[in-house]
Amino acid sequence: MSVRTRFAPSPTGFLHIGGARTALYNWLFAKKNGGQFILRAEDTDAERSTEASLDVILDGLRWLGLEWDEGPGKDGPHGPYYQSQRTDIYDAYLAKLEAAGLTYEDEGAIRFRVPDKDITVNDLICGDVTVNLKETRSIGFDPETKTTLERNPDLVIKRPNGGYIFHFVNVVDDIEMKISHVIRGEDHLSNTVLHLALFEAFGEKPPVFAHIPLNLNENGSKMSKRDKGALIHEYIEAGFLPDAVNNYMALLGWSPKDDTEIFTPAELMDRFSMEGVNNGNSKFDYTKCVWVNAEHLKRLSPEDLNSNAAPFLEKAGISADDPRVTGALELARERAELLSEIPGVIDSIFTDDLDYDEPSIEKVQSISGIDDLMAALYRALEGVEDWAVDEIKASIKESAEGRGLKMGAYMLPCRVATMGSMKGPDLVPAMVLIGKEEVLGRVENFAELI
RNA sequence: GACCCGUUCGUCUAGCGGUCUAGGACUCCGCCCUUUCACGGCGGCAACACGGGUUCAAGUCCCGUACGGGUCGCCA
Repeated sequence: MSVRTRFAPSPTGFLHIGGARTALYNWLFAKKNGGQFILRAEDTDAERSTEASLDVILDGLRWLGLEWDEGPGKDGPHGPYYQSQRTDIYDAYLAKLEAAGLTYEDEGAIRFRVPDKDITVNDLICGDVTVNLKETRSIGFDPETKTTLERNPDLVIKRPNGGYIFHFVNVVDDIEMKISHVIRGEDHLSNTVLHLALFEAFGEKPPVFAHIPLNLNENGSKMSKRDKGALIHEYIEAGFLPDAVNNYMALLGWSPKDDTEIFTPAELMDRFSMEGVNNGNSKFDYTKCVWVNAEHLKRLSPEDLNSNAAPFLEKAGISADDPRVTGALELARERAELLSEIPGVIDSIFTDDLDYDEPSIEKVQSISGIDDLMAALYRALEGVEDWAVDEIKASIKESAEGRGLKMGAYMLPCRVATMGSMKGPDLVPAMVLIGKEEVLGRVENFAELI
């Protein structure tokens, strides 16, 4: 049997990190086993579902690179992939239940008779979980008043307005779409017995279930969209690499069982397995996610670094086509953790109007004999014939030693003069990128300034 | 409240009865490297929720308790 997994988001207008991780696990599992990953829009609640709210989710998945084999925009043999367009199918399945006498009407709604027996979920991660639906569903709970109340245990599967309910369509679609493995959040574990009852009522063999632990926020409660790092579009804007986000999400609830922490998507696919999935919930750690991103940044090929950084450079007014960009990015990647930090590291290379950092100016001014030193520095740089790293260094060193100083004494003033700040990327390579003429201009400018 | 799932450093985790004076990673703190800031290297702080069993031996198995999470909708 071929492996078919699915991600079935409801179009809420947000791709939540938890949902994204569920999608990732499904995608990894399908790809690893040579199967298909199906995307299905669970838009049965017409009031909340709009095209735009689904697009946000699709865009997020595309950004992460979790392309689906069948789904919205990619037709396959089991479509349509919008539940709102599958009413005929649901009607047919409802008819089966009706024919078997397993349903009845209740105030305009249709209910499914829940069997009065123990049902066991053989979960790949949680093990065997047994529940008697009739018993457990007969007692309801009102969270407002914190009181229990008797209630009808039978499941509503169709609303009086004709709309079908999640549990029903979910099961029907999984049957129709030939889903082999249902990988989803543990919050669905309790519902799974209900789904199993439905599969049985349809006379269908249920898929394999794997309920993955939840991601909690820093406070240990369910992540809401207000928590930092909860929404995928935040990662896009903050300058994360999609592969880094996938990497971090994978690590939240799954372990390769060795000390490896940084993975390319291909490596993740290779290493991923259900055995490695943990059974305890995990708290989301934004700081570590940033670290993972920094690691990915360091490993990116120059071309990929360039293309990923491009939007952030453009936003900062730096043309990604500038021939100096590639070199500048090499200087930036070691000290930026996020793509969004890159322009701040290298923009002084590209600017025509350098800003000087006030504390840095003061620091240079406090150096005794700074005027002479600046003049000497200028001459040293001016004398460099071949404007390259080694030559520049050699010239500075020679000049410094001629004055009985170490090269380091020249470097701070030189840095502030050319880059505007004591902090910044590797200086001499940056100077090479800036160009001799511009550097000399900056040094001269700065000498007058102080 | 009922039912279900879970519990190793602050966080993510390794550990599947002896190799655990519990390993790695993030964070934090030192030191080194160094033209700054970083990177990097080295070192440090820090955990088996608790109580009973089982066993020659338990972080590892069992049972309780506590705590956390989830489900209990004509939301998904």
